[in-house]
Amino acid sequence: MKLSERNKDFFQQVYQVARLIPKGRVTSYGAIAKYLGSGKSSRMVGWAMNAVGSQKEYVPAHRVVNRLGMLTGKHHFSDPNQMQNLLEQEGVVVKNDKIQNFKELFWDPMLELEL
DNA sequence: CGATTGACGTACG
DNA sequence: TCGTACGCCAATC
Repeated sequence: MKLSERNKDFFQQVYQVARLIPKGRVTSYGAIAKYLGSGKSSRMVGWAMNAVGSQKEYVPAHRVVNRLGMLTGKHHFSDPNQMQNLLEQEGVVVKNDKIQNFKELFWDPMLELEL
């Protein structure tokens, strides 16, 4: 089985995957959506991230960016600078709200979690 | 209850 | 190659 409980809500699955992202690595909304089976529902992944505040467990939303590696959702954090700051703490180079070397840092749940 | 929006991505011109 | 349109589905107005 891929995840502990894939019967749960779409949002829960998103959070699950987000927490599985290794330190210093990042992924995209589309990748998560695709992994969950709805490749075109990437918007829902973003929507789920908007609700991370409602979750009990902390979700490293800063490791989730769009497929361009841009920190599009940084503005939704407590502080816009927090997202970049957290990434830099993990060794990710962020420049102009964009992740450098994104291709190498990209963490694909479909590949890493195996399907 | 209908219309609009949204932390995205792909398709098409 | 760049710009625009549409899909996706839930939440908010």
